[in-house]
Amino acid sequence: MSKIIMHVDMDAFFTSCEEQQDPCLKGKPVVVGADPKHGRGVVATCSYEARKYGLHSAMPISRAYKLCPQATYLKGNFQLYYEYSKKIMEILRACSSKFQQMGLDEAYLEATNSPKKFAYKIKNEIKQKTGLTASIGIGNNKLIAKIASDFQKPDGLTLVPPENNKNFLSPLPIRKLHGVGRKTEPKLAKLGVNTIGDLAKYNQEKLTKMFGIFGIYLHNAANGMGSDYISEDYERVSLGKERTFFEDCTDREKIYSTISSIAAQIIRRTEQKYFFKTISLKVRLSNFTTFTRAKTFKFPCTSKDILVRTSKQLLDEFLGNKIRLIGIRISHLEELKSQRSLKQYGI
DNA sequence: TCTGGGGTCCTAGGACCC
DNA sequence: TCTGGGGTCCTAGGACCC
Repeated sequence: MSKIIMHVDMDAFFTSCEEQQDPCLKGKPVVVGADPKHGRGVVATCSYEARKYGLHSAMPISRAYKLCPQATYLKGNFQLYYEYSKKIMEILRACSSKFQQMGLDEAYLEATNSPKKFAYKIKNEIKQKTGLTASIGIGNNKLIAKIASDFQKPDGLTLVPPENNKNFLSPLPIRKLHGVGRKTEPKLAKLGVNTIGDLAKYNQEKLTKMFGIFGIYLHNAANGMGSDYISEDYERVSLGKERTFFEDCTDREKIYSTISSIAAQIIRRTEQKYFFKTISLKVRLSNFTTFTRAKTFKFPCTSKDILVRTSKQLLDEFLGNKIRLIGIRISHLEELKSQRSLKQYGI
């Protein structure tokens, strides 16, 4: 019995939230991202109006500004987006017993019957309660549902019957497949594989030789096969924070104080709920080369002091270089659930 | 085009243990 | 003594996603 999987994806989420707060922005090019004047950063989201000028997510903000100086540039109000997200996810969670949130503005859920009616009901409810539009894709697995939700954006609804999976995917560019990005696309293009249809026909053994397990995934995906498992509980794997300096930095004291402030924010975010065993430091130099250095302890830690001290040690070999970015991440997390687990660590 | 910040997962080599 | 194989953990780098 095949399942009915639905992917709900909010349209231009950040900028749409901003338009709700300030209706004057509606129908205008709006960009959420870095400050275009001190331009170090990228476009996080832009409105459909801005996309007409060639703007898109992840575009360097300086380039966006050249293409569309008349747009309204906003630095982003994540508290606001979080509030909207909470409302939307509450609606979706109430709709289905199988629900999986993906970031702030997307979710998968399982439908039972009359999926189209169900989808319209969801779209209406979101629109009524938040003023925002969502696009929904429906298929027999997450892969199809996700690509379908993107098919008729914005405010779209696309249902792909399982027997149409291959025909639906076939003309689409390989870039639409989850997992095919900037690097994989040209590798496949070299093989003469440009559309998902090309990929579906391509010899699977050759793909496996080139890409390993990922090759098997690619072949299956291109043939419309994918997971239909909706995982309801999310277990955090790591938690980190990073900061790009306004100008590349060589000043040790300034870097140290940045480390302290990043560490403090990470510790705050653990909410005394997580122990960590591994600390990773990330350093990006002025030429954009990026390094990571990690240290794993035998016992789980919670202390900010250890985080700061270890990060400084890991940073040591890079002092003297022009540093663009510095980041800290904690992993090997153990969730503190009870007093008993405290005792286990002799605390 | 001059490249954010939050993440996850995979790979490969080396250490170490049995 | 110049030498096997399996398993696990750690580190570093990289690709990708939202």
